[in-house]
Amino acid sequence: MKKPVKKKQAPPKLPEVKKPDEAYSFFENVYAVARLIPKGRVTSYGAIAKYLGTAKSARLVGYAMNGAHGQKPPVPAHRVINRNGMLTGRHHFNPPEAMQENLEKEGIKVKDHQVVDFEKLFWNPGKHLGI
DNA sequence: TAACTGACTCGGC
DNA sequence: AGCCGAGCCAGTT
Repeated sequence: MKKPVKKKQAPPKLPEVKKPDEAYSFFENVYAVARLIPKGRVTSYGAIAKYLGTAKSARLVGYAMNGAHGQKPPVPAHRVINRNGMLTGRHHFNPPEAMQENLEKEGIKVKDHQVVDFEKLFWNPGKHLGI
């Protein structure tokens, strides 16, 4: 049994200080890449992590999305899902169904919390950005 | 202060 | 074929 009451803490505040691109916060990079995802496309945590050069930091991408809510400009966290095409993070949305509805609104079909034709809709940041 | 957690992914057994 | 452990960064307790 987990924590019955999860207190909603304030989202992590990103440093306003502009650092060199290479020294940018991991979160900032995640948000930046997420915002580049074209409408009607989706990508995975691992893809973003890999693009940032830290393929093993997929968890952090997901964690970063945790603080993506309320970010400006908005971060399309609903377009970021796991490598199986499953909406694992839907429970963090408000309401949880918002994630699926947002995807469907963009023309992405979701069935059983899973993106249909995920491989076809998959957007590879590295490839798209010509890395 | 140190330790734990988390919207993941991969490799090994 | 399924289960288990390790690694990543930042924020919280």
